[in-house]
Formats: sequence, structure tokens, C-alpha cells
Amino acid sequence: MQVEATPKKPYHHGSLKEALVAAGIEILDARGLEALSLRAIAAHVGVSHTAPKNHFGSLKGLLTAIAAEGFRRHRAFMLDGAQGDDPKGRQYAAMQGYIRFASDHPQLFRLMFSPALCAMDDPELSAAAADSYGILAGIAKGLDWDKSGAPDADRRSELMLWSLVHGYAMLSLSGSAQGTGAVLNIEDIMPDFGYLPQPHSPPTVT
Amino acid sequence: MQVEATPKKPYHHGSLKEALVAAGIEILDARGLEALSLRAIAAHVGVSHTAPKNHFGSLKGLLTAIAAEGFRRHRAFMLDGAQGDDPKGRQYAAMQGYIRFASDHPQLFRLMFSPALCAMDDPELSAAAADSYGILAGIAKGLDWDKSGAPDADRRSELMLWSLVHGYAMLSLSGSAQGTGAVLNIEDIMPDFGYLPQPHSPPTVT
DNA sequence: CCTCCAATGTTTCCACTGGAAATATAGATA
DNA sequence: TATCTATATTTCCAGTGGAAACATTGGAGG
Repeated sequence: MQVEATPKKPYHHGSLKEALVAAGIEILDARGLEALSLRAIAAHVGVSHTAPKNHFGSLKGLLTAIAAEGFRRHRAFMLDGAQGDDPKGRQYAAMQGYIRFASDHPQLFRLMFSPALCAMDDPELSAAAADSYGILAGIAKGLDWDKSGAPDADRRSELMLWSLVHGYAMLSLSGSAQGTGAVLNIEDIMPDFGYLPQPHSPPTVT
Repeated sequence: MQVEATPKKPYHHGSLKEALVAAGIEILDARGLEALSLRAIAAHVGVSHTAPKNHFGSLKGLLTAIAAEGFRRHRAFMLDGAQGDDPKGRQYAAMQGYIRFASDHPQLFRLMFSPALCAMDDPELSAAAADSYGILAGIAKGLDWDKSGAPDADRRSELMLWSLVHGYAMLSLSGSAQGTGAVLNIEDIMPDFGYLPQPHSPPTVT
């Protein structure tokens, strides 16, 4: 080897872990789940396909980290616009954020709930998921849907709300629901929610 | 296992199409989605891995046919036990059947709603899915959840019910819901459904 | 009856995948 | 300075789905 005209690329990337997760989400949004191969992600960062193993162990480990980041952004979507004075307005914005995240990042959303692709029991992933769920649980408490007075009424209200919203999002992504292509709206499944907030732009998630 | 006692295996299978779908569902139930390869299905039937192409075009075509059969069995689960006199009892049994199918055949259920794996616009698949959805729509009409009097109130009631049940099933399969491992119960998300039918055995689906 | 044809399977190949193992590099530490 | 360790590369391998050429068979027409 003789002349190295171009400045040499450092052997060590420096922040490969974060770069791989970011690259994965980019590929996911741009080319979908089928394009999300270990080699594709590595190439996107300019690294060999075995480099991720040092940081994530396996492809599943990397996908798990991507899903965890997905939950953090998911949470950001729910919090976005949910900062007003009106409690009901905040609830509406959060629920709408849940749905909007699913329709804006369908592939990432599916990954986040695919136990075949990521390790659901991973500490980082379950922590991020729990943070996201916490917002939803707060809203459910406000709604007070299960009036049975049972000791687990709160938990059941949460589960009802979560099932309703999650099912709506999933069915839309599956192309099974009739509203395919249309903009998802929380009022489609909660007509008595009865609150129309101002339109807003997506949150800036880094 | 199709152990044939006769010495000579015929060159032509005779009913490869049906056999492949059946084999696919068996593998799905026994070893999960990751084991469901074209080669595995073909080997299970005792045929080369390129034979399915004549009948299904590609792996996606085969998976689509498997999903369609899944919807037919899904419908059978909802109809099972929904033959009594009491309308509310029939409704309960059908909803519980929806959930029971998901927990009995989680991998098949996921496949049925995975647009990345099967062609949702396939005529056979969408017809089977529509048949299944029809039962749910009938129940929604009976519930009359959307009392807004809007012209699309029926469709919205259907969507609400479907979202609720589907979301509950999906979250449980994802391992995200708290009731992981527990037997799914429709009353967990519909506490006011207020009807407890007799226990029954799964339907015999062929 | 025979011939040819179209349907159905097989063989062989190829590009691609994730992972294992040995090796190279470079920053940190003694 | 010498080594150690984390990080990244290279090379290999079994497995995947699909394309293409070939083989087998049952059936439709002469």
C-alpha cells in the first residue's frame, strides 16, 4: 500500500451504538422492515456487518435497541401538544399522538410490538415501554371507564383504553380497517371524547 | 408427517395446494413464524422447495393462502358456541372466540394481520377476512355503542368494537399487556358486558 | 392407439442473510 | 514503552427465496 490520498477513516467509529440505532430507524422509515438487515444497517453507517455484534450481540439485540428508541419517540409524540391548561385537551392530544406516531412510523411501530423481532424483556426496552404506557395510564384514570368499583378498576380502565387505541392503530396499519389511507382520528373510536384541539406540527425528536 | 407405506411416491402430489397450507399452519403452531420457511413447508410435505411456486407464485402467495385459511378458522372460533337462544350469550361467545383464537394460534393470528408477509389485497384473503368481520359487525349493531345518530354510527360502532378486541388480543400476544400468560377474558375489556356463558371446548376445524 | 402438450415437480444455480472465528487496529493503562 | 482490551475487519459457513432449465406425468386431439 502506498498513497492514501483521501484522509483516512478512523478505524474506530466512536459512537457506533447510537449511529446504528439511528441508521436503523432511517432505513425503517425509508425502506421498511424487509430492508432492515444487519448488513444494510452496518453499510449505512459505513461499517462491516459484524461490527454491531460488539455492541448488541445479535441482530435481535440491535432491533431491541431500535424499538426502545421507538418507545421514547412514541412517548414524545404523546406529550407533544399535551401541555395546555385544559385536562381534556391534554388527554385528546396524547391519544391522538399515539395514533399519529403509528401512522407516521408504521414500520417502527410494528417492530415495537413484535416479540419475534425484539426481546420484550430487555430492561431498556421494557423501561421505555413502561414510560410510554404511564402517560396512557394517567389518561385512563381521568376517564374512569370502569365504574364497577372493583379493586382493579384502574388497571382495567387502562387496559380498555390501551386496547382500543392500540387496536385502532394496528388495524389501520394492517390495511384491514375500512379507513385505509385516511388520516387516523381518535374520535373515530371515541366519539364521546368531544374535544377538538388546535392542529399542530409533529414534535422534534432527536 | 405423511409417512406413506406404499413403496413408490407418485411424482405428482395430487393436492399439493391444500397440503402446503395445512403444513404451513402446523409448522406455525408448532415452531412459530421464524421456522416457517418455504423449504421447511415443502420438506414437511415431502416436496422440493420450488414446487410451491407452481401453485402460489412465491412465498408471499403461500403465506397469503395460509392467512386466508386462518381467517376461516378464526370465523369458526367466533361461531363456535354462539348458537344458543340468548342474543347476548351469542355475542359473548363470539367475542370470546375472537380472543381465544388469538391465544390458541398466536403465530397464525399475527400472520393474518401482517401486510409485510401476506398480500392483504388478495381476493381470497380479503373475502375470508370480510366473512370474519361480518360476525363482529353484527355484534356491534346489537351493542349500539355510538349513539350520536350520525349516518356512519354503525360503522363506527363496528370499528370501536373491533379495535377494542383486536387491540386486547394484540397487546397480549406482544407480551406488553400486564396479563401475560393469563387466560384472556373478554370481560377484562368489556366489564359491562355482564354475561357469563357455559364453558365450552374448542371447535373442530378441519 | 399414439402424439404432443400443458401442468406439475426436480435440479441446479445464484445473491443475499446472520453468525462464528480468526485477525487487525488503536486507544488506554501499567 | 509495552501490553491489554475494546472495537472493527476479513473470511468462512449454513440457510434463505427465487430464477432457469430440465424431468415426469396425465390428458386432449390427431
